[in-house]
Amino acid sequence: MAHKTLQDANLAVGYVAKRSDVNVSTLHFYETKGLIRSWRNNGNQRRYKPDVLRRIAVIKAAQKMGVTLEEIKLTLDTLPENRTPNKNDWARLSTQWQAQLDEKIAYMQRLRERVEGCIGCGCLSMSSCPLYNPNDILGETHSGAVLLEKD
Amino acid sequence: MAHKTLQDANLAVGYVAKRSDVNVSTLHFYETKGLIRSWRNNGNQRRYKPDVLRRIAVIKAAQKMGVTLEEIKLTLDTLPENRTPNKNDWARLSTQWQAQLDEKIAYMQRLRERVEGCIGCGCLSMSSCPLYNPNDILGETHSGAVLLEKD
DNA sequence: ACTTTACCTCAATTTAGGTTTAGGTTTTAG
DNA sequence: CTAAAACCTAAACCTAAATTGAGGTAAAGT
Repeated sequence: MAHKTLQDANLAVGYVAKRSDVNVSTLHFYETKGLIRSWRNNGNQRRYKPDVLRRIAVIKAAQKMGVTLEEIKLTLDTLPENRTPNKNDWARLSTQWQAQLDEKIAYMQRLRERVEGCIGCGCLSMSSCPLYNPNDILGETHSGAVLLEKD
Repeated sequence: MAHKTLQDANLAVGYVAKRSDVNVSTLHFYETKGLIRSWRNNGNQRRYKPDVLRRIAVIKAAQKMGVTLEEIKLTLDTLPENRTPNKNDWARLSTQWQAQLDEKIAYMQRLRERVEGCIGCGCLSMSSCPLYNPNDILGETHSGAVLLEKD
């Protein structure tokens, strides 16, 4: 078999990389960012607990939702240190990011409406086109909703 | 008045920057990327046609929809060169990006469902959790929809 | 035993989308 | 006429999220 270190609660970096479908260098990188943790064996090689796999899966899922690594770290830092995270721990994270995702979807839908309006207006009048006014695109003045970007 | 070069079809870079709410350096940058164009006066200073304002507005709107500058350039390149773009020209661009936005919204909504499912499953079973399997997050196998990211 | 394969560190490079800095020229206002 | 404001170019720098490379060590397969 390709890798002997299986479920022994003692995973090598190459194994984790293959199982998670990320590069070894990415695991190093995540470690420097404090997103995952490892210990070293006698020969200074990284070893991981199996739950690192779920951590990485969660990191990747959050990234697809548009969450930055920095935010992901903040949230992961709320997981208990003394025990392996359980069902409720992970569920809490999901709920949090789902809220962010909902905001993002809502933002996109508002944007879509704007664009729709703009197709109608034909962008002929600079003063009336909803896409024209640089400060009116996200509509601080129009919808009271939370902004995802501040540009 | 602050700027004399007004609507003379002959706009200075600072005027355009102020009206568009972007930095002068950004206009230089956009020009190197082929997103906008200018000619030079006697003293080698940039001059713009007024429709650059709409171009920039459109660029910024597209960026908010998540379109990259590279894609934006491709689309802007389909505008006619010989005349000032008209209502239909701009409407075509809006329609195109609106479709992309729709895809993006749909993708996010699929993702949201996944996360919802994951709250239910509690992420306890590595083999059954929809967020766990690294290759199953976007669901090539699950939904036949177009993927927005290929990671 | 030996030779791949896997691993290590540290630094540099990449991409996107700009911003900043430095040093010099042009335009405008008074 | 002079000084300030605006403009010019080229290159360096910035952040995020990695990837790549160089040079060296450890572990595994035969």
